[in-house]
Amino acid sequence: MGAGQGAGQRVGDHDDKARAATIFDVARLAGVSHQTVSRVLNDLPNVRPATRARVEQAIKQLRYVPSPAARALVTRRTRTLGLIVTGAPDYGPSSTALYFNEAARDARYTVITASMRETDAASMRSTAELLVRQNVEAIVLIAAERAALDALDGIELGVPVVAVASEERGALHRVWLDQYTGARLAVDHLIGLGHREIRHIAGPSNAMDAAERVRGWAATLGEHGLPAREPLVGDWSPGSGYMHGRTLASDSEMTSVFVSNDQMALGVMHAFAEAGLSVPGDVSIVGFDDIPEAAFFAPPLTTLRQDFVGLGRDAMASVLAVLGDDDRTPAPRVPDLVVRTSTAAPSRERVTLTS
Amino acid sequence: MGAGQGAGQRVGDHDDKARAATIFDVARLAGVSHQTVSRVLNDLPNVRPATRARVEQAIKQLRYVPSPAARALVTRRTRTLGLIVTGAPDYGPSSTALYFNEAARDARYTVITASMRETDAASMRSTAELLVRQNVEAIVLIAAERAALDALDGIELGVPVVAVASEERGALHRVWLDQYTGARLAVDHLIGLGHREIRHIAGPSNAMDAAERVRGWAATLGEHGLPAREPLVGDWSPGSGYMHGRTLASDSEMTSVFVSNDQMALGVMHAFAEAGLSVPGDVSIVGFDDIPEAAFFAPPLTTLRQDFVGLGRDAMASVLAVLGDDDRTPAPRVPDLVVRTSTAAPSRERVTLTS
DNA sequence: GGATGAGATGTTAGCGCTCACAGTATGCAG
DNA sequence: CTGCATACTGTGAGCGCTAACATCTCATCC
Repeated sequence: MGAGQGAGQRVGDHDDKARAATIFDVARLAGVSHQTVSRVLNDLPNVRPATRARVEQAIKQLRYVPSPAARALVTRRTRTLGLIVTGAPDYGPSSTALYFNEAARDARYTVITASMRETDAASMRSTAELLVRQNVEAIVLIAAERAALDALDGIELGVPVVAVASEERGALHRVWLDQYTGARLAVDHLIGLGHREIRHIAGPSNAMDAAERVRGWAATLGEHGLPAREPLVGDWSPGSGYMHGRTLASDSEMTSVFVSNDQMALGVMHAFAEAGLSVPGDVSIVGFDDIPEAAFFAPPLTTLRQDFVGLGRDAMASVLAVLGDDDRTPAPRVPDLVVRTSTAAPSRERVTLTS
Repeated sequence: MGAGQGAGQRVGDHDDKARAATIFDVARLAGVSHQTVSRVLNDLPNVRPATRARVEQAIKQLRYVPSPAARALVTRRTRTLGLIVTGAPDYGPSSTALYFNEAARDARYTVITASMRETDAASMRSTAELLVRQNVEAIVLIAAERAALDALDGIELGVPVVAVASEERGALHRVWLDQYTGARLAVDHLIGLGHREIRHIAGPSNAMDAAERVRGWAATLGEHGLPAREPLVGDWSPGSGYMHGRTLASDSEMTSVFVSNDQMALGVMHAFAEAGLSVPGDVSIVGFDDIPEAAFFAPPLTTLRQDFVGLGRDAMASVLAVLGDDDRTPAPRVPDLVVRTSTAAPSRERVTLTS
């Protein structure tokens, strides 16, 4: 009587079936107390097998599923993670996000995703706070731009942040792929083939991966006493690669280009083809990422394969570590050099010109 | 005394700061009842401006944020949506997911994402149930494969499902891009240029988009009295395009190919280049999707641009419509033909051979 | 001046679950 | 057959919030 005017008509009941079963319904059907049902639900000991079976039968019969809201309310744990992915739907971040998502599901965590194209500090913070307000237990940030990282560094969110990023930041945990060594591999490959004039087309200056690749490129050249001419700065897009490719095409000393990603490498190839330069006859090109298309460029692109699958899993492993106060960082994975046909020894005549 | 032994030490307090403020803390500080705070929170009327201000001040001061769990428990509304994305991290689905995510956030909904590579019925169902268990109010499915759609059709989830898919299914709501008309546009373009022998490389037979494109291709050819030779069936990858490209290269009658996506078109181009066929000199090629790389293929690819931004928004609009029992489906968007240089009039000699 | 009523605010009862603790049954020593 | 540990199982409270209703305040009118 006092307990509400009858059955269960209420707001938001746009499906006809009655209110879902609760733990008490299960308890009643199984002839036990709700607490025993809870024990079965949480796999706690001290439940007689026969009782457990009866409860499980009742659960099945009533198609009972526990309410995550009620559970979260009392336990203060949501088993929910926030994922912020910035930038365009590019191959790298998309893959990382996908595999992270799978790894999280395997670990029985739910992921709330926030995709964002803007990475200004205000947007980043309000998005992070939005996630915190959802009581996520940790935030994973997949960000290419330095600004996205900075925006979340220093502010007190109340939950740990795991950044998938190529740079270190004070308060943030981090997983990353070793861009620096990857770039070294690229340059070593070209040097091994006999190239001495190795240009670089970099990613945007606000991209951390791009900076690491520049660093690896410059360091390797330096160690070999080779000139590191000013890198051309692109924006990851094929279009910017094309633009810089046109510039480079008129540089008669250059025999090879290390391009900071495969998409720009495509643009470079296109520019070279237009200019009548043959790849790898006149110029060798190395990309970065190994996107699925790279093997079918004209010619197939030598590039560095990144292990995004592993990266996604590392991110989840790191979350688990942080949440368990078990703070060890997985070692960064090093990209694999995939040699295809866009690289070869420099042509006789260009080498002569240079030396 | 009876009311708990003192302060608030409890499980899961692994951050040093005390338990977060509740509505009661705010009420006490503002000198009102918790109910008044709740009214302010939910923007209900009948609160004196002065009181409202005092409460807002207290909220700010305590950095209070309402608990979504508690709110969900009592209102039975979570403002949460489930998103299932199947398949590889391809450009189309990734973009759609991204823009859907943004649209959802704009509508103040939270999105729980489940990425999955497997689309067998069992996985699909258990994933959908996982989302339902999180009390999502609706599920959005971005699926290329028919199987993914079928797996969710017919089963009673208790929440509406909006499928981003090219085929209709009984119980599912749907948004889609008009693949059929897009394919017609592609073929019309080729016919307009004078091609009479227009081959097709299709996507995998389990892909709904692929089937629609085949349908559009065949219908258009039929209306013009042109032969529709058996399509070659790829798997969306550049590799499969390459394989079929090699086959087609030896077909001396064919003057043009409509390829079901840009990635395969890339493979085809690669095969043609190897075989010494010039594009568009010997053969014209039309792709589908307009991925960012397409403009920089060798040669730049004529293709159909799909409005994934709009599609993502349509998906969210449809969710809102369904949730508000306002069941109107947005009209499907038609892809735009983007003419680049991979298409031209057929060469004299090939035409002659054919006729 | 007291009835009237609208606006503002407070009180109480849950939502469905877990936690802490209080029971009740069972086994076996003494 | 008592005593007491060791299974099991039950009871009550309360997590933080909103819904429903109760109460209180004051201007307005007859």
